[in-house]
Amino acid sequence: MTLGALRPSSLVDQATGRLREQITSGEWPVGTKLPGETTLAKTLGVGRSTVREAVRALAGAGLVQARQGSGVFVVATEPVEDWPARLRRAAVVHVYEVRTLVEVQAARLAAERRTGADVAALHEALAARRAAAAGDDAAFVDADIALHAAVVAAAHNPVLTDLFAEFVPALRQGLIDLVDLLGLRHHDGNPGDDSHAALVEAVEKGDAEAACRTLQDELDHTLALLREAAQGAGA
Amino acid sequence: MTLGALRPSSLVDQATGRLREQITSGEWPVGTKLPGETTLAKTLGVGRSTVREAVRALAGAGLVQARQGSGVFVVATEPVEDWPARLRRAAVVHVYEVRTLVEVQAARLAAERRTGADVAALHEALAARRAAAAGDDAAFVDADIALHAAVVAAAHNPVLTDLFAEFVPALRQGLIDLVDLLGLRHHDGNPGDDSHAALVEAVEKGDAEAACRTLQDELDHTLALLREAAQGAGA
DNA sequence: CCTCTCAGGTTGTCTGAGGAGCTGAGGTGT
DNA sequence: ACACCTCAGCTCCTCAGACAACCTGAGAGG
Repeated sequence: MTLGALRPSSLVDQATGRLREQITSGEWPVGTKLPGETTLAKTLGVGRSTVREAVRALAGAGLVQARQGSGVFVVATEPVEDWPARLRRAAVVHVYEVRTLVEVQAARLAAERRTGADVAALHEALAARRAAAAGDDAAFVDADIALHAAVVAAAHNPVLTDLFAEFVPALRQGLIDLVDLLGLRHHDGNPGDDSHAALVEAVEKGDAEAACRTLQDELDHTLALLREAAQGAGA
Repeated sequence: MTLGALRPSSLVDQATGRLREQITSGEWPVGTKLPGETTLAKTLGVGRSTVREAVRALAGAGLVQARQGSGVFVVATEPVEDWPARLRRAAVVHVYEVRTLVEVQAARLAAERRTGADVAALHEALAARRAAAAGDDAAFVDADIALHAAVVAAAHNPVLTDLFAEFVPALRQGLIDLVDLLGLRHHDGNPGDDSHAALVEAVEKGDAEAACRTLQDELDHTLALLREAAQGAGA
């Protein structure tokens, strides 16, 4: 009395499984053109619509992509890559290094492309960061990240924006730990305010080089602190 | 000349988008029972099979789950962080811009940190790229990407390496389309060989500035070609 | 009160038809 | 010899209709 496992699953699910297996096993590497609908229907022993729905399911999972008139092609062999988990596992220094690298160039684009709305958002974020300087560490870090996110957004590249968003959780935790560990805020209630103001100004004036340099200096400084902290923790 | 992602097309894709929006926007929280297929077909103005395929696509992405006899239910409101799919949807120009930005800085780090093994791998990849210049477009693009991946690997930052790997599929398709579209290889069997050789040499000598500059120039050139292609496709 | 039956609604599957788009072969003109 | 055009054949896309399998809830019967 298996109570439910009698029917393996719907035909569509079975077909999806068969196709997925062909892909993940490496039988059909990336770039492979799948057999046509009618052919698949015959070989799998199901109707055409069933095959179509199975293919749609794989397309939804990001494994294949259909091109009208050409065929269905394999575009990936793994369902999903878990970036958040990977970033969580990675060393903070490595994450921060990549973040620096991405964001400095984003600042350059931002200086070249910022609109009036972007400038307004930047000033608002800068004011918010100053206001949050009086709050707790987490709030201050959030406001800081929001300002940096506004800079990235001003670059007007959705891929870049998404990429930065991906880094935010890991960044947030790392920065909170850092601020807490070094007790930065004890010596200076609003660390980096000058450089952040300079950054906003550079973006506003469209001075790409200054924006780059200012941000690079600031992030390098933080990166150095992170390395020290890592050293200290290791020793 | 599909060239990536400027097609709104496909009724199924549109329907999928409409439904996905309802879910991700919070309009239909987890547990919601979707309207019946016939109802959805009427309200969306499409056939029932189209609705079914759209639902299958969402099921493949893990957003909904269909139960025969009962209905279709929302089981998640976020499509799982799916970078590959996001990159596939994004405009090629945006993807390539971010790639440029990341890789140029990676080249700088590579020049500062490369080991003997890295240099050997670079020379090997360069030779492979030359060998592949005689092959078909896909093989040449693969060899080209492998060389660039070797440069990124020499930066010795795992996050950076993973990030670049994430871009490879989207990059590969975009470059194949570009090479095919412009018929680059017809005029020059091995385009960019000089600059690639210069890049490898700069990394080998530890000249970060030269590595940066060389790579930036090359990628800017390709990016300009992509923009032209996009213009041509748009007009 | 519990159980059984059944009607209505839902998803699952198949088939046939026509439309739209891509690809490669073959012909045509220069 | 080369470039261009045409077109047949293939592919996916969409629809409509039909029937099967299944779940749910209301109502009859015990």
